[in-house]
Amino acid sequence: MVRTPCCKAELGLKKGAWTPEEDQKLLSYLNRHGEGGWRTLPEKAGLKRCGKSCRLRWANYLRPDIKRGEFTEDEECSIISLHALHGNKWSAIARGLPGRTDNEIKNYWNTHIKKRLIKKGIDPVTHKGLNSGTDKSENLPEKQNVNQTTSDDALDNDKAKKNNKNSGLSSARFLNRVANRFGKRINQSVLSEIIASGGPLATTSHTTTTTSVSVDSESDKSTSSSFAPTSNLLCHGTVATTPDSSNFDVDGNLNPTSSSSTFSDASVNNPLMYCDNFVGNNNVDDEDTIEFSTFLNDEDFMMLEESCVDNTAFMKELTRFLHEDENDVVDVPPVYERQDMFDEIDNYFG
DNA sequence: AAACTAGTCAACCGCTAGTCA
DNA sequence: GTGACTAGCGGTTGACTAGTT
Repeated sequence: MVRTPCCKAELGLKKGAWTPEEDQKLLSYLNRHGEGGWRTLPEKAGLKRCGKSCRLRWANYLRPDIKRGEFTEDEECSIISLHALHGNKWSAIARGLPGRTDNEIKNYWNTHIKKRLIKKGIDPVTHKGLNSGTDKSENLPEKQNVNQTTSDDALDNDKAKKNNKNSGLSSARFLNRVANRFGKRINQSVLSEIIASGGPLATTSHTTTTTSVSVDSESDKSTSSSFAPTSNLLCHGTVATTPDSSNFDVDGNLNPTSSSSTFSDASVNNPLMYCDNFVGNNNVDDEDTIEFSTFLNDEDFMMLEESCVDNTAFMKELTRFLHEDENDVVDVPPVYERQDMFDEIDNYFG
């Protein structure tokens, strides 16, 4: 099949930056006629641009719902966790960040986040430590040293401190507790409700103030905008380790992962926020390191994440736990003692 | 002050997938 | 079934800006 050219180049169509006049023409046309018909739009709107260019200008810049300005820390956190799940599927990531375009996120990833992860010794592709496993030092910029402390690092740490209101609690320990609590205190009925709900698409009308859950098609939950609040709830942070039951060693102990995780319950309007510095705490050797994903496979973990978003009971329980934990009144046995419980949970997903 | 360099981001390009006649 | 058309995606480019020499 001969591919038809997208633009009639011979007509001397304009390229490059858009002028305010062009924007105005496009806007007024779209206001009158709505989106669509991009191929014929330029001519009708009196623009010497190709339809593709018009669509892009609208999608990335002129659309009224576009949020501009700096990315917030929550958004940044969301991008990282969503990237861990979707990879370079920018449109899928963008669905989880209302008001942000795929292009903007892609640019932000490439210019900010990626570099910071690399600087911290985290592979932005695998989200694992660059130093762990195979030698991936080639991914590091020549002049950069993973361990060096720069002003940028200091900035990151400051930001993390601002977010981490309970700095005495490491993310590893915290997640260990949550994992235990999850198995011990969230009763099976609640859990089954979460699972049976099939995710936020079919659950209660519980809404959050931080994000709105809109319903996409049923077909692609992983990329639907319903994922949006997830990052506020269960943020993997830098972690994209493929969960695997083999994380239990022969003694039934959980093998530590290299996670430094972020956990925020902003979605329940609670200022309490556990958010380790996702880039500043690559404590690979932390014995206590564990996370939900350790005992759930990737798909199940995502499902749980999505489901939890709209499950008020779970959120309340979790919030209560966070408060108790903040006051250090939670007594949690080592996680390996609860493997039976995890097996039970696994059965629900089985 | 000028030249150079690096970072940022809007826009472009090439491609694929879906739809429809 | 085929081909034209359209929308959308991800990678790349290049103009612009800020910082440095």
